[in-house]
Order: sequence, then C-alpha cells, then structure tokens
Amino acid sequence: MTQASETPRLSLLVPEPPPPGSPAAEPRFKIGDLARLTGRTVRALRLYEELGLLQPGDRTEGGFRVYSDDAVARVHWIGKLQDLGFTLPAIQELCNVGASAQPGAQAMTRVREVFHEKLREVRAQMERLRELEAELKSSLSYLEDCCGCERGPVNQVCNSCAEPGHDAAHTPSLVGGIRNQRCQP
Amino acid sequence: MTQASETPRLSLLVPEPPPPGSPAAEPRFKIGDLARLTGRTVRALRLYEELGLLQPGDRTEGGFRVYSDDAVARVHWIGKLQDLGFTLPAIQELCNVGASAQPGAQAMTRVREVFHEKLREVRAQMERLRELEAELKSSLSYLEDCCGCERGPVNQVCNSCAEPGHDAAHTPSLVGGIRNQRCQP
DNA sequence: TTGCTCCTCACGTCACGTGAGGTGGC
DNA sequence: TTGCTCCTCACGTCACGTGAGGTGGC
Repeated sequence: MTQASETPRLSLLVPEPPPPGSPAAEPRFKIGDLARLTGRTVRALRLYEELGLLQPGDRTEGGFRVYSDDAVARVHWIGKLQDLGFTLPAIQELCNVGASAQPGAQAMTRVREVFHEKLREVRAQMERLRELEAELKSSLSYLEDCCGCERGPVNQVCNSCAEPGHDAAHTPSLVGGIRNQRCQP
Repeated sequence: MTQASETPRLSLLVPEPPPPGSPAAEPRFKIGDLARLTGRTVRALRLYEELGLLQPGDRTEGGFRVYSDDAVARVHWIGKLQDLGFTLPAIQELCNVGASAQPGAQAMTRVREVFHEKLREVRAQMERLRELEAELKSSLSYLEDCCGCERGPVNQVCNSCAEPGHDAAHTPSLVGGIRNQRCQP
C-alpha cells in the first residue's frame, strides 16, 4: 500500500506558491501518485479526463498533470458508480445534473429514481451471486473426491465416472459442463 | 416467455429422419429460438460458436444452424461462468480441460483451485455490493427531503444547502459527488 | 408471393491495455 | 548524467451491437 499523502516533496511542483492567507499548501499529486492512491491505471485516469469526469487542478510548465486531494475522492466516487453498473457516459449525465439550472426538487427526484432502479439491480445481482456461491461450494465439494482419482485421463474416464454420487444426474452443473467437451479454440 | 420446446414443426428441418431404434426425435431449434430460450442475442450465440464454445448439431441445406436441447444447457453453463467473472477465453480453457488427456486427478485439482479463487472473488463482490446497497439506501433517504425543495436551481442552491442534515459533512458520498460539478462532456 | 428469419461480412462501442517515440523532473 | 515518470498519438482487446446486402423457410 503506497502512501503518498505525506510527500511534501510534491508541493515543489506547484509553479506558484499559494498566496499568503490561503490555507496551508494542499498535497499535489502527479497522475502516477493519483493512480496508486486510487488503484486505477494512469490510462484510466486520462480516459476519465477525456470524458470530462476528472480535471487536473493544474499543469506544470512541462505539461504534467497536477491533482489535489479532491481528485482522490472524485475517483473513488466514479469507482462506486462503476461498481453499481453505471457506464462512464451515465456518470457524465449524473455530473451534469450538478451543473444544471433546473429546479433542485426536479433534478433530485430524477436522481432518486435512478438510484432506486440501481438498488433493485444490486439486490438482484446479490441474489444471483448467492446462487452461484452455492453452486461453487457444491462443485468444490464434488471435486474434492476427484483429487485422489487414479482412473485415468479426463477425456477417457471422467464422462463415465462410476464413483458414488458422480453420475451425470448428481454432478453440479458447473462441473458437468466441463466434461465431455469438444471445444475448438 | 416463448416456449419453443413443444414445436414439432421444427423437426421438419432435420434433413435425415432419425434412424429406427434411436430415441424419439429431439426438439431442434434455429438460432433465434435458442436466443429466446436463453435470453441471449443471436449475435452472442454466433460469437460463442466462433470461439468454439457452442457448436450447432447440424445445418440445414440452406445453411441455417440447427440446435438441440443440449445447446440450451450449454448456453446457461456459459452464462453462469460469465456471471462468475470468467472471460470467454477462460471458459475456452475450462472446455479444453474436459477434452484433455491429462490425468483426471491433476486436471480436477486445477479446476478446484480456479473455482476456489472464484469463490473468494464472489464473496468479495457480495461484500462490496452490501456496502453499496447501504450507500444507496442512505442516499435515497437523504434525497427524499430534496423532492419537496423549493429553494431553486441545482447549480445555485444545492451546494450550499441549509436544510438540517444536508451540509457537506452529512451528505452521503454518492450524492455529494453530484453537487458542485463542472463536468465537460 | 409476402413477411419473417436466417446468412456473412464488417465497422462501431465501451473501458480500458499496450506499445511507440519523445520529453520532464529530481 | 542516469533512471524514472510523464506526455501524446494510435492501434489492440473483449463481448458484443448494429447495420448492409442478400437469401432461406413456411
């Protein structure tokens, strides 16, 4: 875990020191620092910028992007929405709500609808994962018996396995799908 | 819900009738039927074929793909593995295990490792979704108050909201990320 | 014959990955 | 000066979506 939040060295990159009276110099990150702090690739961060989702606060004379603390929270926010299944264009739309001149009540009612739909999707996704978790567990328990098998090559013996409980009717579907394949890659 | 499993009409597509003594004629689907039965697009099914994951049992004289019941189970199997996070090339590899000549114990030990890793990933994913579900719920409850707001346009009032509990410190991060945006699409 | 479905290219999309070739920062 | 990081193209990948132009099946 790289901790770059305590690297005052980076503040040397700031072309102009903060004017007197302003809050203490904020940490300033290069794109590689931001990538490490957020678990993204440099490429991903540049893509977010291209789509208008993330703006560097500044650039150095040489053209290097400079970010402040805000950017970390920003990228985490983007990540949450992506994990909820929002595409980057959909996240753009959410951004635009914040900059829009429509009445707050109207805009936030719409956001609520969108979030409500996502809540339904997240719950359906969790249910699906619970099913798959159960299938994985029964597959693992089934395969445990296979680990000591001495019958022979997969393509010759597995499809007619005679172990108790290993007939086709009792084989978990995740495992059953593997046996008896003729797959041309 | 389209039920194509009882359409003996389709058996007319079979160029040669099953030889006597063979089991009763199986239902035979065209690619559109298979798509409806499995919730996939025709394009997706053709892609699976291109990658060697799904072979039509036959073709009509005119070149139409003909599938049997097996194909439905096959596509569902592919779908489960995709939902577990396997890529199509990774599913290909699993297929190849079934056709390989290596000892069953060795091959299945490897499959077990792969499934075990997936189980870990599925559980991590469920935990992530639980967190996001909680964030969505608190965001929805927060936004409920906004629905009757009469203060004005989003970009003028939302960022300095004075409602009790709506200051920056008490705003759920999913909502906070929307306000005060300057997003160029 | 009409309408629907199917066929094969082939280019587009989404969220990046991965070099190529060159330059900035300490 | 060296080594690392950064810069901008620009093409590749993955799992399809979406026509274009033509043909099969009942």
